[in-house]
Amino acid sequence: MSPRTPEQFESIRKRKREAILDAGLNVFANKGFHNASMNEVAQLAGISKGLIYNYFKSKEDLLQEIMLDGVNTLVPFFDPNKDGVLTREEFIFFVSESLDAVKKNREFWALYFALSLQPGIAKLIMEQMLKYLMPLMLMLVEYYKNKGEKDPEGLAMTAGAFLDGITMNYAANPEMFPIEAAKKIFIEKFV
Amino acid sequence: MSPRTPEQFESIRKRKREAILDAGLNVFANKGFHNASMNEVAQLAGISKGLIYNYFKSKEDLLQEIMLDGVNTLVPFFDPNKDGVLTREEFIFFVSESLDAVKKNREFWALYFALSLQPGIAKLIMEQMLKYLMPLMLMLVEYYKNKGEKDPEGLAMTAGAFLDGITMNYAANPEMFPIEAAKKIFIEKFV
Amino acid sequence: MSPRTPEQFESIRKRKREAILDAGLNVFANKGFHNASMNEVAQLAGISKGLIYNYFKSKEDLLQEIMLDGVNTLVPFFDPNKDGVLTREEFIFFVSESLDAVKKNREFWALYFALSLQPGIAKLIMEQMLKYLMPLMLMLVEYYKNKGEKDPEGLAMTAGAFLDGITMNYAANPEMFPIEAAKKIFIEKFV
Amino acid sequence: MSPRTPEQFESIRKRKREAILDAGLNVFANKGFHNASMNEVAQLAGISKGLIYNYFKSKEDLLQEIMLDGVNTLVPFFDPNKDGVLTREEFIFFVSESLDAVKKNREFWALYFALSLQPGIAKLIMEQMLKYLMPLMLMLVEYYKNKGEKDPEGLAMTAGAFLDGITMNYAANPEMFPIEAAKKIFIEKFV
DNA sequence: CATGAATGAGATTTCATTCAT
DNA sequence: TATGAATGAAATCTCATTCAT
Repeated sequence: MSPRTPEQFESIRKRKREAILDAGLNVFANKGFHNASMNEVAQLAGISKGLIYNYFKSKEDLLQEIMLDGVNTLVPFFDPNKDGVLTREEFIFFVSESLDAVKKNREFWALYFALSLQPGIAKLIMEQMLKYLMPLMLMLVEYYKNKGEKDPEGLAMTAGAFLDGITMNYAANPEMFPIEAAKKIFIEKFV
Repeated sequence: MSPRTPEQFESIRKRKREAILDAGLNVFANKGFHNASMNEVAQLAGISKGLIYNYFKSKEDLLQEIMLDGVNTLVPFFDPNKDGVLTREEFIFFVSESLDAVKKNREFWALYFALSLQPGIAKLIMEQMLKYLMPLMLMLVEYYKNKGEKDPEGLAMTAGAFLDGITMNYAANPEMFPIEAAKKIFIEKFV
Repeated sequence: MSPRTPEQFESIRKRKREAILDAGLNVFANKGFHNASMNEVAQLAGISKGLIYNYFKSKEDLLQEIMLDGVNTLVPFFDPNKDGVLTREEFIFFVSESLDAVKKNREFWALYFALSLQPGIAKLIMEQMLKYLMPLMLMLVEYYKNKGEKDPEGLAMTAGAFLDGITMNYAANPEMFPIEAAKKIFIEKFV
Repeated sequence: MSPRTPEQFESIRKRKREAILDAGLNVFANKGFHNASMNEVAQLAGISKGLIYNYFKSKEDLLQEIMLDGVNTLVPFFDPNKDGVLTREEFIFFVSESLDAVKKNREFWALYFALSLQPGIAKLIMEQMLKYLMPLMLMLVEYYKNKGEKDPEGLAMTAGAFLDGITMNYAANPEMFPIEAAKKIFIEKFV
């Protein structure tokens, strides 16, 4: 065999890393971080236990990277057009797109909510999520303020809680929960 | 000396059982079931590890009993007046009371949502919760049907998701989340 | 109530002690000494765990006393008429009576053989059994020597092993094993 | 460095597995299954406690495999020439060989008899032993029937008990028990 | 004398992580 | 780079024994 080029190595590493991240997300989301074993992750990723430690420092590190990855895929929705103002259309777009994203990312959200209820495991990630969500929240407050609402802060946080509720219900029960209906209702009542 | 009377034993058992349940709820809710150790539960309850097993068959059994206890304190809200029909006043009463209850039961709800995202641990409890929630959901569907809503089922489930979102946000972050504002908004928009 | 006389106390103690010994034999024989718990013994004896320690120093002590008791019920067979010589009739009597005794003492023998295969637990008892069995064995050697057998020692030990085999098979399987047939055959071939 | 080849892994596993089985047989036979700890087994095998569970599911599983291994080494004696009929020579051969085997397998037999007196632990193995022994027993019944014996079943079971007695005595006391003499006597009187 | 709650030592088992190859 | 055998710490659970009443 001819020796592989550095680029090939790079590409192999990248693919394998991703396989581990995928497997980790799947296993952690469905069994719970502490209840899942690195063995299961390795088996699902189709590699050996030891190799995971070639790519990630520890189980916790793997979790952090999984979450980071998940958060990053959400960035586009978090930051529509940069002008700092949320129009009605942008709000609708954001809600629509981000709830669509939940469908493709069910496992990420199941893991996210589970972790958010048990601080201490992935505090860093939670704080990073907040960094993304806070500007959105502020824009939402502005949005409601402009609409003349009396308690724009309360309304904004409540709308956020509503979206959480929809997301969580769908993540926990994708076959049963009518996410499209929920989306429509949210837009009707909160946009 | 004469031995303790059966009443004394019973009283000891009852108090200690409750102490263990309390400690268990606290530890499981804040650290997560699998991440929490029986040692921690014992220490918080002020007893030895071994004694827990005098009161509960296993860690899972302790969890089941904690959840059962929590569910049982909710029964009054689940079943307002038995006539099978939800009036506007009853709906408001239910929402108001049950969100008030969350404040006194923050830990229970944190645990409940964490478990609901990882079935397989407390499946039985989840099914029992469903048994209570299902009639409520059906009454809610009737309620919306009577109001002439087009998609009463979707609306009912979405309202449920909203309440979940509020509860979960409060459970995860009691100092920050404006639960009273959220309550008012929910009633405004969904009752 | 009038206070009990010392004799009554004595009699109560004796009965209770016996109940514990019986329960212990039953539990130890059927579950194995190390696999049985003092709790089970107490429950079968109809008393509390703590009370056992009023009668016996420890679990091992209880075992020793159980075995001692069992051995003592066998004494009559071990020592027919004291003249140090075993006649044919005495031999037959001994075999017949001691195999009959097995029927009434199945549990003792099950325990005895189990322990004899794992020295270290009840070494003292085993040694005491030997003290009883050794003279018998010597008389048996004499018996065979008088009959003109070439290897009386080997024959005596082999006869002993045969009796052990019969006893053990019956103890392990009282419904299936034809102990009467075995008795007859033993007498035919070894007396 | 290149990783070990599958053959190397297999060889390691095979050797280590056998070491654990050996250590387990030794410890279980001499201390009793319930009295022996996995720690002792690990120490005798020269490995860590945890590693045993890489090779065996549980302590009970280890016992099952030990017994299975032991039973399998006996298969040759259980089934001399397949024609279903036991000749005098075959009988002698069987007795002679199987008692010789006891010498090499003392620990297995000690464990076997101890377990047979406490069913429930290794019921499966006991039943498997029966599967091997039953045909032998039936052939033995035929054998005695052909010799014109009046109670061939009783005689066969008694002969079996005799062999058990010899085996057990030797297993419990290999230095003292005259197994060769016993073998000769058995053949004399039961073949 | 009698109870059973309580302890604490030790057993089995799991699993993240390391390491020889 | 890749494997999986191996470790060791920690978790769950059991139980003989003690002790307050």
